[in-house]
Amino acid sequence: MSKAKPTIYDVARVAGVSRSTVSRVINNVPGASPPIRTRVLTVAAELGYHPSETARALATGRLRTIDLIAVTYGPSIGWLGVHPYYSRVLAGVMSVLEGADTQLRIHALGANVAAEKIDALADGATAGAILANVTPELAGRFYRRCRRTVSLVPTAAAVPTLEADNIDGAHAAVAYLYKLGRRRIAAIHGPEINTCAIDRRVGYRDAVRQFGQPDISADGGFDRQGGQDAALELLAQHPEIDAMFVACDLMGAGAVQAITSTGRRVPDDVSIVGFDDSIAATCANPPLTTMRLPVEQMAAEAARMLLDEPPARGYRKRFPVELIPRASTTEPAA
Amino acid sequence: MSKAKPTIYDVARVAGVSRSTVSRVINNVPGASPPIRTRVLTVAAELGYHPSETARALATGRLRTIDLIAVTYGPSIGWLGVHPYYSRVLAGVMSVLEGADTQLRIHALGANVAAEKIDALADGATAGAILANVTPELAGRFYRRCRRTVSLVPTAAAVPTLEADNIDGAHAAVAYLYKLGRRRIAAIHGPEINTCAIDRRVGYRDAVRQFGQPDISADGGFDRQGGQDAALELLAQHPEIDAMFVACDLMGAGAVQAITSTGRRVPDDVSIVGFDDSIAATCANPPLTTMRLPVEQMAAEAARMLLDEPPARGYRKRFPVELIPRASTTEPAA
DNA sequence: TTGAAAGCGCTAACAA
DNA sequence: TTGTTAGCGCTTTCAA
Repeated sequence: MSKAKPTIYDVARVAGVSRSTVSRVINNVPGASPPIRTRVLTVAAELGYHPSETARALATGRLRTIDLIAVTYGPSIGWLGVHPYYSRVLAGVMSVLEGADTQLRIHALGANVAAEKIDALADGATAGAILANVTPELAGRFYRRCRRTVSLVPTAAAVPTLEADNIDGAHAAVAYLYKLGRRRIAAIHGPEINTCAIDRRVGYRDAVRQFGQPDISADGGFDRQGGQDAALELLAQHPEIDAMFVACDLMGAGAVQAITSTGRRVPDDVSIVGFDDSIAATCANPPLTTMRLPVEQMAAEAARMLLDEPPARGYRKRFPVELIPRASTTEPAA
Repeated sequence: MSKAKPTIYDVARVAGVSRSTVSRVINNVPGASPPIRTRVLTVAAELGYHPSETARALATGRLRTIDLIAVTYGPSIGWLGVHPYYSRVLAGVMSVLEGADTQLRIHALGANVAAEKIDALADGATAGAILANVTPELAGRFYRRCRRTVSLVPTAAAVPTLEADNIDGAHAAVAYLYKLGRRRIAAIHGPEINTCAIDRRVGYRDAVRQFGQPDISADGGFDRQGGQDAALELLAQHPEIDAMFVACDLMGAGAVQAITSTGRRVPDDVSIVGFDDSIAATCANPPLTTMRLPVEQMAAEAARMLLDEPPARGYRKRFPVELIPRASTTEPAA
């Protein structure tokens, strides 16, 4: 029994044809008679032949690979394992790649090494790259070396971007709480380094200003513990709070815990609206009303763009954010 | 300005040396004088040269890539985006690959197409494959074509496996509830197709039998909604229940919601122990006491094994499962 | 220490 | 319709 994996040459020899013919059959391109075609296919199956992606890539020049790049701010890449956002991006991308002969490579860069590695990644990209969570500066730098790039968060002007309407979403969340009769609407924000967090902050501020209500803000760092801590602090300093806008569901889940732990009830005493519609929203108790970010759709569309045409410089598409009412807010008066 | 990416040939020409020399310098192998070395390095930097992974892989025969394979049972690969388990596997693998010149490819196979695709994946694997959630049958088939394989769930005898001690963990969870004074300990189990779920079921049954208590079981399908539905049904049919063992935290979060929605209190009326220690456990309210699965560690070790030595046939390593007490159980009497 | 030359497995002109 | 012949960009003997 031969150890080595069969090559196209083996198939050609056994089938008694040339390698080009085998190649034509395997790639399903015209220029091979049906009888030959079936014979080659049979031999290939018998030998257990599978074309080498590597050789194919080298010969054609195009390696069908999409790179998904996430920069993890904070201590470690543990974030990747914790934040539901990445799983959703992954699921969206994979749904498109299923069937396409394209593979997905994942790169999680610690913030400290991101700058030095980003260039090599940009040069190594083939089908293209999806920037899941990269700062504008790094994204711009990446884009300079690799045109086939799509960012999933607001970023540098040149970089093609699919972005959720974070400002509008945050505004809508506050407006919803206001419509429900809430007047002391506090907010827990994400880190300043995150462009989504920045936009949601803007949306919140615009809204409370518009409604003539006070800006009561705290920082939660986009994780559950941060949300819990921030909520406790807010409640201690502003006991009159009757609603919270929380810039991501993970923090929202923490905020719910904080609120109920002080003896207040959700939604009666304090209503909450989160952001993302991640798994954290449905696992919270009561489950969170939230602004749904169509992450899977966005990621899928990004992947599709890369497979087809590289997006134009400065391309922008904005995805609407949808209110998903759940038990953390009272039903609006009918 | 030249559009094409510079090749090793360009560097050689500009530096006035042969391609072999450039190769030696780039790969840092002996056989190049310091002066030449620095010159080549300088030129390479100026040209922005990065070696082609593809060409290198073809020449050396080894492509440094680890394949992570998940079969998603159920309707779609949406599971991947929802279940926190996968993110943790990913984080564990990535932590090892950071630094190693190895890349990670992800494959999510729908259960319907898994059988036909698994062979091609096995043949295409290079550094090796990690089977995140593959049935014993498919895993065995995979292993026959690719020795460099590690499964993260209990599986066919031949396939090298890193497995959590699910049976012991489930037993310990029930024992803990029993020690806390609980006597009517119900269980919500995962799908029969999942070997982890099977083991946890066994552990639960052994434990209740050992304590002389009734087996009160329901199926929850490993998702939140399933956990919620199962819990409601259990409470309706067995109002005397004073504790629940829930085979994953996602279902546990749903169970907490179900229990509190019937007016019962957690942990006073019904105590809960989950499984996994996933993000769902900390987002639940109250947060779940759970049996922690060291998923990241297991995934990291799997990756490390593949990078070093392919594990021996039938290799087994068992990881202990640790109780993490949180607010969904009462504190044990001091 | 350096260079020349032969591949790695495949694709894609070009001939036949 | 089929085969012949160059490469793709790199590594790696083998000579010099």
